[in-house]
Formats: sequence, structure tokens, C-alpha cells
Amino acid sequence: MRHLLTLRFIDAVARVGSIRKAAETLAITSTALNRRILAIEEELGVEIFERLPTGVRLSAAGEIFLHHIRQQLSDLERVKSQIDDLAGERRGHIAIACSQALLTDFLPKQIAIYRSAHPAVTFSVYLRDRVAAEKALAEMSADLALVFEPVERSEFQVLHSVQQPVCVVMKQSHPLADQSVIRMRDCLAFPLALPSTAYGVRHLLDMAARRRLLKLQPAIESDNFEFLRSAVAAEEALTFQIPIGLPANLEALGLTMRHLAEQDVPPGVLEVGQLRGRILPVAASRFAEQILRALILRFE
Amino acid sequence: MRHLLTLRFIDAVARVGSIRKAAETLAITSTALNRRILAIEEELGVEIFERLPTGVRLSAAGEIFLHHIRQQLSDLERVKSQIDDLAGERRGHIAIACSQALLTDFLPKQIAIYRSAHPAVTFSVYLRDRVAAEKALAEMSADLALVFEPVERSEFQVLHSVQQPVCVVMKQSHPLADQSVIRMRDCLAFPLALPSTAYGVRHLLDMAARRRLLKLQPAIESDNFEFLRSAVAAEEALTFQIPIGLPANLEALGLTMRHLAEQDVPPGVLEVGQLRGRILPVAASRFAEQILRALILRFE
DNA sequence: GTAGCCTGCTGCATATTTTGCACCAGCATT
DNA sequence: AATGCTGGTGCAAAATATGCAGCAGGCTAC
Repeated sequence: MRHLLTLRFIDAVARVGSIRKAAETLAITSTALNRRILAIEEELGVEIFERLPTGVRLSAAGEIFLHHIRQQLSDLERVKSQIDDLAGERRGHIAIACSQALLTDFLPKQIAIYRSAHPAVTFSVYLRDRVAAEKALAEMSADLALVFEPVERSEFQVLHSVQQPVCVVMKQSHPLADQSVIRMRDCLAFPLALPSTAYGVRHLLDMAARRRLLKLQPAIESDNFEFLRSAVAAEEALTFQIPIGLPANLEALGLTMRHLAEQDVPPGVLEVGQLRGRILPVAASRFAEQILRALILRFE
Repeated sequence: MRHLLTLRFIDAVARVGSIRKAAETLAITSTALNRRILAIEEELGVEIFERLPTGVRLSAAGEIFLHHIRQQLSDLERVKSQIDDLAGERRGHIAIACSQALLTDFLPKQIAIYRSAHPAVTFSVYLRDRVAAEKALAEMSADLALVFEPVERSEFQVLHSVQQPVCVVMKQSHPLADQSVIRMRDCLAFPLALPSTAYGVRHLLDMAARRRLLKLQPAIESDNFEFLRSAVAAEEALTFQIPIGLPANLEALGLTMRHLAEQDVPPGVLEVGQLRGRILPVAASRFAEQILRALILRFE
């Protein structure tokens, strides 16, 4: 919407930290952009940006104002989707920040289901770790977050949470594969392919190890779950994953999984959340409902 | 703020119900105003107004959009007052819708106190009955409402409530003045000067009467409490008022008051409220706190 | 220490947008 | 049928936004 253009521009400048840089991406001259900012600042009677030799930085007032801008922009989206709803066509865009485990199977499937009912709805899905996901919500660059073991700061409003026990993934021919539940101490005899420390699964494992005064020594460490699975398929190593992150074709890959004993590593929590107090666009709200139903159906 | 001008205009058009009429008060030509509306409608892809031969009326989409507009406008006020707060000067404007009883003594005094601390804050005070006050909140034409016996629809969020017993007001020389608590049946022997039915006090009295299968026969009826007091000062009539609505100089007027027996007429409730879910501007929020403290101090 | 490079900012001519006037068509009231 | 209201449109004038060229000032690298 045109009347919010300047506000969009300010948002962009704040993100980039430079008027000239932002102008380039915004298809506008730095002159014009600069003057729009000056005009707004005059209207407000306060400087939104501190001018530094290297660019600009939000002032205290700017922080407040920018938050207001983002709120307005997201509100407008909501209103537009409500209006579209009136006309019967469900349109809109849903931005999601989520843990890697969700990308494997769960989200693609859920999005396909939703889009088959509402083809006009578009999606953005961003991989974000537990901290970054909450930041994305606060900045309104994401409508929904699906996070495993979130940090849960005050801005994160949980819509639903399900327990996710940690599972061991290994080759079908692995010596441990004949046990139905696997103890942590048995794992230590094998090379470990662990996700990097930013991930919730690793967090749980590290916590459990520290409680026993141990330190996990990963033979292979990666921030990519697919790579870890491939690594496990290639040797007699073990990796760890939560059920929702396991691909449906696990067996076809020659892999299998077993639950880790809960007395060794307690189950983690997968939480669906939004920015506290925000009223979501219709589409995002309905998609959240769908996800919640799916989670309940599958894990409770 | 200039970028919201069109939205302000739309608000005005919606209130007046005519583009030409609105244009007159907005210091703009109907042409320009009309085109601004058309432009917005094109951006939204929906008609905001239904065009009637006699003017315009909000469409369903318009209702949603207008609510959004009012929300935005009031949000901006809040943001501006937050920013002003940053600079140390408490500025802003507070709009209040309230029952008549509050106008006599309580509000003028509270506003004077607040303004002595924050002279840059300005006030609008509107007399609104119980229904209209809540409408004013919903339309965001008022930030706060102080209502006696509110209807309490869902949009009304109570910040605080205090009980207010109904009092009888009469001349100091009145035959009933020697009783400390007055029974309803004793009142019926005298001419009654009653507030009109829209008022909470009258509502309570009517309810009490109906419970006894009576119907109150007012000798004098008025929507102005000051007039009612003067009427009572002029003859041996009785009028009714809640404590907060009694002027401080009651005795100086030759009048006095007694509590009405609570078994006859139960105390009513005076409630301070705001629009549910709305975040008030800083000034309004602080003023509300002050009022709450004052009410607690005086009536609890 | 200075030359180059980046930053935000400004004067002025040029595009673009917005506005107001005059006028049109449609409906309601008289 | 006449009048008076409504919103809507073509066109020229006014107002606004833009882009270019060039400014001062701070950082960085040689």
C-alpha cells in the first residue's frame, strides 16, 4: 500500500544500516529516500536514526517507531486477508521460522495439504535456530515459529507444545538395532555423529551428559541433519533425532531408529508459537490450527 | 501525520456518510477526497463504501478497514506519546467519556491535579450515557470511560470498579433530614425529582421499584443533575445521586444528603474502563492510574 | 599524513502526483 | 417534470517528489 511506502523504506534502512545501501535495493535514489526520512523525522519531531560516519543506526525513538511500523505493516496484511476472506477467496502469505527437524517431512507435507485447499496462499519457510526463530517473530519477519526446545523469552507465545523423545538413528545392521530401547551408555561405545550445539537435540544430549559428568565427543559434527543421516548410513556411527525430524523413507535408506531411554535423556518439547499479543493474519491463523491438529493426531 | 491523512479522511467520511459533506469540514474539495477514496479502494481491490443516491455507507470490507484505521491512528498517538516520554516531556491528549455524576466534582479535580504535574497534556471530556460511552471507546473517540452501572458489553474492559450507594438529596430543613438512613417507602410521600431513564441512578431506582410492583412517578424529570438539585432546593422534593456526583458545596446550597437503605436499593457500580485489548497512550494510562488511586482512597 | 572512499545532506531543474474547476449521469424529493 | 442532492470524470494548474551534481565530514589504507 502506497501510503506505507515510506515506513517500508525506513524498515529497510534500519535493517541495512545505511540509507544509500537501502536505496539501491529499493529502486529509489538515496536522495529521495533521505528526504523521506527527514520528512518523517520532522513530523515526529524526533530523529529516528543516529547519523554515524559509517551509516545510520536506530535511535531510541527510532526503535519504538520501527516496532510500530512493523506492527502496522503486519496488521495491514491481516486486515487485507480478512477482507479477502469476505470475498470468499482465501489469499495471503505465511512466513514460518522453524527448526531443521521440521523441514524434513512435517512442514512440506502440511504446507502441501494447506495449499491444496487454498492454492492462493503462499509460504516462506526459514530455517532458524531457537534464538533466531524468536527474533524473527519479534521482527515480524515470521508469523509462526516451530521450535524444538525454545528459549521461551517473554515475546514467544506458545500455541501448542508436544513432547519429542530423542531417538537414536543407525544402520539396520547396527549391533544396537536389536534392542528396543537404547541406553545412553551403550551409545558411547560407538562413534557419534552429532548436530552442532545450537540444536535442541544436542542441547538435551549435552545436558544429560553433563549430569553424569561426561562430555560427549562427537566423531562427526554437522549443522545438517541429512548429512548426519548419510554419515550414519556409511559407518557404524550413531546419530540422534526427534521423531518429527525423521524422514518417512528412513527404512529405505537402510536406517532404523530406536527410542533413547528416557531416564538417560528426557524428552524435549517442540513448540508452535507466535509473537505474544499479535493477531495473526487469517491464513496464518488457520494454518496454525491445521498444524496443531496434525501434531495432536500424531504425537498425543 | 501526513501519510495517514487519507485514512483520517475515510474515517471522517464514514462518520458523516457523505463525501461532499465530509470534504467541507476537511478543508479539501470533494473531488480530491473522492479520488483519494477511489485510490485506496483500488489498492485494496475492494469497495470501502457502498454508493447510495443519498451518500455513502461502509461496506463490509469498509467496516473491517475502518476499524483498522482507527486502531492505527490511536496506535500512532500511543507511539508518539511514548517517544515524547523518551525526551522527558509528558505530552499527549486524553479523551474521556463519562457519566454526568463525574463531571460535577471528581473529574475536574483529578484533571487539575494531573495537569499541574503535566501541563502539556490536554483533555477532552464528553458526557456520554452508559451505552454511548462504550461506543465512544469502540470508536476510539475516547481513551477512557467512567461509567455508572455500565452495560458491560464485551469490548468494555474494566480497569477498576467501586460501589456507589444511592443517596437521597434534600433541603436541610426537609422532614426526612433527621433520619440517618432513609427508607424508600418514606420517600414516596414526597415529590420526586428524578434523572431521566438513561441514567444509572434512575435505572437502580426503577429496578427496585419494579421489584415491589411499584412504578416511580417523578414530579420532575431532567437529564441534568444540577437542575435536579436546584429543584430540590426550591421545594420539599427529593432527588437521588451517588456520592461521587455530589458537589463539595452541597451544604452551602442549603442541601443535605442521606444514604438510602441498601435493602431497598442496592448500591450501583462505578466502573473505569477502556477498550478491551487496546494499549493506551502513556498519558491516558498514567491518568487512569491516578484516577484509580483516587477512587480507592476515597471509596474503599 | 594525506589521498581516496564512504557517509548523509542540499540547491535546482525536472517528473510525477495531487488538486480544483466545470461538468456529467443517476437517484430522491417535490 | 423540475430541482437538488449524490458520486464520478476530463483537463489545466498547483504542489510535491525525484534525480543529478556537488558539498562537508569521518574512516581507512598506504
